[in-house]
Amino acid sequence: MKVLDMEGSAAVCGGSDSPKQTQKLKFNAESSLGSKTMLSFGAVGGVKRSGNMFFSAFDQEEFGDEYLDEYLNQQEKKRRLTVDQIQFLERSFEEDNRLEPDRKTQLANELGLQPRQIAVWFQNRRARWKGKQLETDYETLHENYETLKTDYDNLLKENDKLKAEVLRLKQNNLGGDAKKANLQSYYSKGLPLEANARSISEDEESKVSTFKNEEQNSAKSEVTNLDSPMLSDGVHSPLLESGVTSRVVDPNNSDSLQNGEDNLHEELLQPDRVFPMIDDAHCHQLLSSLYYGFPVEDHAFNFWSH
DNA sequence: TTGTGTTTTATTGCCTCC
DNA sequence: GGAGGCAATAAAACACAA
Repeated sequence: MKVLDMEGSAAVCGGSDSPKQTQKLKFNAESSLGSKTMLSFGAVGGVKRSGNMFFSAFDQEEFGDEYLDEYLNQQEKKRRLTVDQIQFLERSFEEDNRLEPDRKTQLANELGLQPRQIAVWFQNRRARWKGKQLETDYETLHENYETLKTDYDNLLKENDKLKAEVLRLKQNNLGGDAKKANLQSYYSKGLPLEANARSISEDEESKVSTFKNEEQNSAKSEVTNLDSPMLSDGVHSPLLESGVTSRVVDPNNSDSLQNGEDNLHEELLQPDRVFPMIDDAHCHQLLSSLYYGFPVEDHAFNFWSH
């Protein structure tokens, strides 16, 4: 059964009794011809529907009644909008993708379409826009995820490298007397390492330099702070306080690290420089702070204690 | 020409808001 | 309860390879 809704568009009714469907079953006096109302679509507003086979055919007088009857009896076909109509609707959609009743009527008049067709077009257009939006949102999120994953993987690699280094140092008896004595010697006297001992790597040296540099600065400004971690000689140690590891691996601090190292080298060359002595326990603390940023007592695996 | 996949137009049913 | 929006879906129109 073919029926017309209030706006004149045809619909095939399956017998639904929903409120909306009930409304669509209301006929006016002119709608009893069904598809004939459709014929009036092209005349609304006087817009020529070029490219529309239906209307271009029936615009011509020479078509006889048999064609009209055939047309009126056939079920309505969908007709695509013209390029001009679509462009017009697209521009309107860009201005506002919502359709106020007045705007709908105006567009319908200008394009020679039924208001219902305008509403349907906007509805479908919003659906397409939403799908596209979901696509772009997904791509953005995916890119962010990939960036974060790369960062995370790099951190894992860095972490593995540090763990391997710790293991290697442990295997080389870093916690043993030779290494500790070596480090203590380096720290307290500023002497070069023994040739038969494993050389302190540049990285380790840099950490020691950072520590030394910060120690020097802190000693000047915070020597009265009794709550801060202290070395045995009473010199404040920001290294033990805040954890040097994060600063050491932070690329943003590379300049300060380099400066610290240069300062230490200059300082070590001073003939009258007096270095504090550290005992065995503080040597442990120093080593643990270099690699973990907190005292050795807090480590999950305290390999120096074995 | 035809089969098939995609796009567009339109309908249906449900929901929310006033 | 009516109006309008949305998701799901139908079906016609279209594109295109074989």
